[in-house]
Order: sequence, then structure tokens, then C-alpha cells
Amino acid sequence: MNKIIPNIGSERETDRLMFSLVHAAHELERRYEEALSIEGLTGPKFAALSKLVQADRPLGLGELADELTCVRSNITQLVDRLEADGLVVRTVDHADRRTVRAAVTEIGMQRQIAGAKQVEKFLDALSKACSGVDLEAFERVLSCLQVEKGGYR
Amino acid sequence: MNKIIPNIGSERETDRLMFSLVHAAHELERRYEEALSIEGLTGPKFAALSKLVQADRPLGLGELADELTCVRSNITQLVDRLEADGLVVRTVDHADRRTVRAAVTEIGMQRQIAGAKQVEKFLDALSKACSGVDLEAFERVLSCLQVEKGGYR
DNA sequence: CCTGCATTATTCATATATGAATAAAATAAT
DNA sequence: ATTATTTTATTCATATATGAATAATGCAGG
Repeated sequence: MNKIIPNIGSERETDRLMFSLVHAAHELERRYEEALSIEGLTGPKFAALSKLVQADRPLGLGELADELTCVRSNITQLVDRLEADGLVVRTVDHADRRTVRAAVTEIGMQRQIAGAKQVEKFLDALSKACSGVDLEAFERVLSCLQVEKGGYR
Repeated sequence: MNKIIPNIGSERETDRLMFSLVHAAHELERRYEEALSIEGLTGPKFAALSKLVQADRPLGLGELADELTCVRSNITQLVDRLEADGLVVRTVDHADRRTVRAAVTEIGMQRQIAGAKQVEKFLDALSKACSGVDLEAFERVLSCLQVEKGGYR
């Protein structure tokens, strides 16, 4: 997604709310990526590894694209990079010779665990900072923005 | 920024809060870009145009990079595309022959106005949906996340 | 069995982002 | 004044994202 959203000198409180929300999200994403970079991972790489580890079987690239809600060509490239890193290998599907599956390697598995630890640490810190926050109020704000709630799988 | 953030099957409320916040921000950005696309603009293109119109003078590419908080090479490319669209032109600075300035064209000015109208419309709709929302509570959530408040200029 | 349609992944073109290396020009230091 | 440093933009390599076009395979209907 694009980083650049200018503040169009708006006056309304709700406009500032939107800018603040987007800004906060970018800041969180930045820290999340920062945490993963300790283990030489990026957000997309970790996401793909995590899906593969969770699935506990080689996933077809189409499946992976669906899981990560992005287009297939994106996954082709991501798996190229993961393969170059030695974290996954492409395997053929003998039942359907069109499908290519991504299988996580031993190193990939270890790397996913290491990444998850960093994410855990990051979330722990966030959790501590947020103890006692009014989550109900936050949910109300999100629902006002008409963004689907719980859109994450 | 990267779109892919997997939900690591976390249980804590605060983790879900973070995922929801990031998800909400992406959704807002998506709609913002959608609004701009009506006028053939993208977020970054509109942001650059807006800065140039606000400044009311040709800006050096370095200045523009600072304003949009991104690296210079990014602006080089963005101005390439804006120039290809006929929305800005590069001008030389006779005082300092290193600096290249981006000057918004007549078409660029009109396009910025058209884009701003779409953004306005988008924000209006959002504002209506948010009438009566507890902004105080929202600010408290953001401060818990230890994200700088009002970080937008 | 072929033929046409659907599905799979890849390639290509493009947009956005970063950062390192480079080139050109201005400025500071000796 | 010449040298060294800083500042400017660009180029290059890379990562991430999209979508259109392509190629290979599978499948359904005749």
C-alpha cells in the first residue's frame, strides 16, 4: 500500500481521526517489520512461511495467494525469493501437473519459529502498553468507519 | 507498505486490536485510492501535486522528498511519471544548478482540484458515518499504542 | 477422441518503495 | 587556489504489489 497520504488541511475532527488511524497503522507495521528484520525476514516472507507451517503440508501457489489475499503473480515472485533464501522449495504435484506447491524447508521452519518469537515479543510490549485500554470504544470507532470488523482470518 | 499481515492465531484482545487497526487503515487507504482513481490519480501522485499546489512555487525534488517523507530516488521516479502524465514539468534552478524543481502545469493544477474534490467527497461520507463517535476514546487507544499523535503535517 | 473451456503458474509491464553507488555542482578548509 | 567535503539528483538493484497476456494442463461435451 502507499505510504503517502497528505493532510489536505482539513478541519473536521473525523478527518484527523482517519489520518491518525492510518498513521498509527503505518507505525505499527513499521515496528512489526523491524521486529522481523532481526531474523532476516520481511512481513510477506513471514506471512507465507507461517501459512505453510500452519497448514503442515505443501500448499499450491494458488492456495497461498488466496490465504494471503493477493494475486498469484505476487506469490510466484515471493516464492522465488523464499526459494532463493532456502526457506521453501517448489514441489510438483503428480496428481495435477499444473499445480506447483511450496514446501517449507527445515531452515524455513526454524526461521518461522524465530520470526514468530520476535512478533510475540513485539505484541507483548504492545499488550503491556495497552493494558486497561477501552477496547469497546475502539470497536465503536471502527464500526463507524464502516470497516468490516474481524476481517482477519 | 506491505499488505500481508497474518493473524498468528493470537488470543489477547490487544493483539486483535492491532490487527483490526491495521486492517481498518488498509481499507480506508483502499477507498481513498479508489476515489482518486476516478480522476486518474493515485495516492502518491495526488500527494505530490497537492504539495506543489500548496507551495505555490516549483519545489526542489529534495524538498518534495522531505515533505512526503520518502527517499529522493522515489521522488525522481514519481516526478518521471507525473511528467509523463503532463501534470508537472522539471525546471532548472539558475541559482544552484544541482537542484531540479518540479513545477505543476495548468493541467496538473486542474487535476489536483479534481482529485481534492473526490477526496472531499470521500471524507464527507466518512464524516457522516462517524457523527457522534467518541473521539476521546479513540485518542486514548492511539496513545496506548505509543504512536506519536498528530504526526501529520 | 477431439474440441473448447477452465484452471494453473509464469512472464511481462507497470507503480511504488528503499538504499547504495554515482555524477555533478556548490562550499569549506587548508 | 586547489583540495576535500557536502549536497543535489539520478541510476541501479531489489522488494513488494497489481493486472494483462501467455503456456501448460485438466476436464466436459459432443
